[in-house]
Amino acid sequence: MTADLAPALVADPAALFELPAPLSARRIVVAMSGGVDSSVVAALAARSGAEVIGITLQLYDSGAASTRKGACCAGDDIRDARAVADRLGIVHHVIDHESAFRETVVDRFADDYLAGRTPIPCIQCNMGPKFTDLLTMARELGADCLATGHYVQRVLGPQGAELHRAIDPARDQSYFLYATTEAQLDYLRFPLGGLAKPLVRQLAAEAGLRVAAKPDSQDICFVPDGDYARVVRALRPEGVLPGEIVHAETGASLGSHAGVIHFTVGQRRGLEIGGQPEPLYVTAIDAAQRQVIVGPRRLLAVRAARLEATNRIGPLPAGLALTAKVRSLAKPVPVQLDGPLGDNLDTRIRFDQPEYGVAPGQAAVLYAGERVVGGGWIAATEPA
RNA sequence: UGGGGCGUCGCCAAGUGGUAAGGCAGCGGCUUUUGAUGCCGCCAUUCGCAGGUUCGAAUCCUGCCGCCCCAG
Repeated sequence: MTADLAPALVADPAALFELPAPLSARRIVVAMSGGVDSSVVAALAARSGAEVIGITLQLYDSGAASTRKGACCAGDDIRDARAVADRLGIVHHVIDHESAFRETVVDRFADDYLAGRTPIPCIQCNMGPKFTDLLTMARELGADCLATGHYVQRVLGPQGAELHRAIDPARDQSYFLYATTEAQLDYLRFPLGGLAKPLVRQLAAEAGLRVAAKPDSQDICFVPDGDYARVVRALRPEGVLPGEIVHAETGASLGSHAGVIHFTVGQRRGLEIGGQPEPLYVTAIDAAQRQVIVGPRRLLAVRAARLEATNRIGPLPAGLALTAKVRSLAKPVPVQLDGPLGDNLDTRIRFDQPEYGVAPGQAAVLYAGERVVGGGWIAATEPA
């Protein structure tokens, strides 16, 4: 799609970082996770002529995940990041950030589940460790910007930097970055937002980086094998208690479950309730009563959602239709904004068409076309 | 005990002589930098048990076992 655009950008690494010339007088800090993407950012930065410092945050116990593929920020990934930095000839720091990561991301992750919500640790991680802590470090190092490997575009608009979806729609990570503040965005750079993934891998290979063929990260980085419930159980053993599975309409008890943490609104599998004429989905979770409420798919329909702790990036578009993404893999759907946006305020969005599987704890991200206008945490929903 | 009904995959359930639908659940895979959804695939050589009739039965007959309802 952008076969002609991408190479042109790559041919001018300096332009990718949007810094005033001369680049030789600039200092760039690159957040290096140990994966392909951030490694390529480091390579591009090194090629730009600026002074480059790579920083890797060690986020969690390196032992458990050291050999795991697709993780980041621990064990092998840190070694990979260091090897890439050595290869590029740039300075590289590894910062032990385990306790902070645990407090701001992992603990909250567990507590959200215990409260019956479905958290997105990746957004918390971007908000805290990456865009607050790491960004502060970059400033203290006198850097002109902090560059990351996120697939998202920073676009200079009439009123400052805007956040736009990545050129490659299949790679777009803007959903995970809606909480970025304007001040942070001013300082951040996302050189990969205009590139397609295959090209990034090609660049990694051309630069002789050992991570060129490394698998993409997926799943939650601090959950070793996808068994997130085990992590919650390990952190809050006393909080995981069994309870009833109750029908949303009849109130009938249909069975029991091993803990509210195993479920999320919209979930179908794992209920182990047979003999039904149609599938049952989790329609709500009542953590206080330890109940998982279930019902047929039509009961999943939601007409509005209350959002809390909202963030806004750039001005609200005048008269332009807003769309909202309620899950990372959902298509944005038309919505009406029913209240303020930003400044950590609560607000409400109404869906033009009923939306299914809207889970408290997830993020609702608002778009105006390709631009991220902001978003907030889903606190509650209203049945359609 | 007498009268009636029923026993088909973990659950619900078609099929009443021609060689076991479907749904739910479950399992596997695809997709995916959260959790889900979705999609694809798999899932009863066997119909409570034992005999019998028949070329052929889950379907007909006999007996037994079990469960349910009404009588008491």
